[in-house]
Amino acid sequence: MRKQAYHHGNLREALVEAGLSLARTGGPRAVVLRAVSREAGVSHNAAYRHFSDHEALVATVAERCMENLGELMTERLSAVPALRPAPRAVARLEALGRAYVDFARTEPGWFQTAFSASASSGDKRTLPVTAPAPHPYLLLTACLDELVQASVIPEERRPGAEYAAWSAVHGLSHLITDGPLRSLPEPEIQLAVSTTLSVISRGL
Amino acid sequence: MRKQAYHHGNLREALVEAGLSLARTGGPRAVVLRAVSREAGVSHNAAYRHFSDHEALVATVAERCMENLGELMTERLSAVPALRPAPRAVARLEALGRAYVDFARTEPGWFQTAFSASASSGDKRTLPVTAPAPHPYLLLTACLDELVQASVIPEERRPGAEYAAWSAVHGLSHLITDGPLRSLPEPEIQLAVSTTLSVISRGL
DNA sequence: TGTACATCAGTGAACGCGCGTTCACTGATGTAC
DNA sequence: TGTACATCAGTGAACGCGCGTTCACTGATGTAC
Repeated sequence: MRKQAYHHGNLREALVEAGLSLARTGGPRAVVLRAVSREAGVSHNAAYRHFSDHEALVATVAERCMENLGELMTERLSAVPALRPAPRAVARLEALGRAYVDFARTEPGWFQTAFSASASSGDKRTLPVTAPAPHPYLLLTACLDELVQASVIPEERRPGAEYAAWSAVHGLSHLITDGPLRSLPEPEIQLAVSTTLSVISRGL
Repeated sequence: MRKQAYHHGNLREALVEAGLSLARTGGPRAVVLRAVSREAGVSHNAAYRHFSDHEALVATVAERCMENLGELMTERLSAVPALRPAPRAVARLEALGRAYVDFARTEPGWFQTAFSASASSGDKRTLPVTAPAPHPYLLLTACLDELVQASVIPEERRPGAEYAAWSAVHGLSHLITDGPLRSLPEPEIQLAVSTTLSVISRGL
């Protein structure tokens, strides 16, 4: 921790952190430039020293949300026990799906922010200093490749499989988190999750 | 058409229509009370004669978007040729899925609005004067019941099936319309759509 | 080691904007007699 | 049929709000000599 006085030391990171905190509770719309600066304890135009404008700030926060999702998925993936190739690959795909849904349910604000439209534009002034967590999409495609290699999925069914798997899990997350299924009773939600996951693995 | 002068005649409907027009281009966030009134050619507080507040207006517009989706689905459903029960039920499920995705792609603003969070609250002052188009969810469950009756889906797999089917189609729509897959080239999108639909029907 | 000075990171005040909502109003409509 | 009047649907002005952005500034930092 550097001097707290005039020069903050690491305001950029502090702003992103504040943005994450606001997004966590209020989703992407809560990541307001003035509110973020307020949360970071800094005057509201200091942010312009670190981000070209409001959009760049939000985009950076959104990226971090996506990384958080990737982290949870990676964790869950590595927790899958070492079985023989075929059942292991199946278990890994399911773990990935469950991680996705769990993230959306426990951190709906971050989930929403990660997928808020203007994401992916990013800030031109960012230097990627540490390797970010792998993007969820890459984890999925790798997992599907495993399934092919373990002969669980016939090779001719591999093309497009990532779209189907992602769609199902993403739609489920969206419907029970944000959408019309958001007030379903818990056991019904469990049914929805398990049915969706098994339809995917059977369908592939 | 009544007198255009002072009393509008049917301002409520005109406001909803204006809201739909704005939502079509700009999504739910474009359904701004002042903008809607402007579009309807009326002073911006006239809306309070017909809606208790801004939220009620948006909710009504959102409901209409959902009805529009239901209408397209109904149309497509009735265009499925009369085959023998089993293949017909399968064809109807696919028609339903395609209608959903097509709606999202051709009317992204309406699609987004239909699923914008505060929907379903509705306006307390509304009298349901004409029977609305059947809700998409009902069309789906009916279709799945057909599949069970035609012995395409074993009865023990019926519970929860609607969640899996809806999730996949909804997630696909969201990803290619609003989400990270929004700038996929057209043939890749086609692949995503057909793969997802076939994974669902195979998985069920 | 000491000092002058350029650079940088923050401040405070102000801008213009569009929003939702409320107020007292006014013009049109329709009903009772 | 005519008229008085209550009711209703719209108007226009104003409110307070929080926003993103810009401006000229000032205090701290670090480097050249």
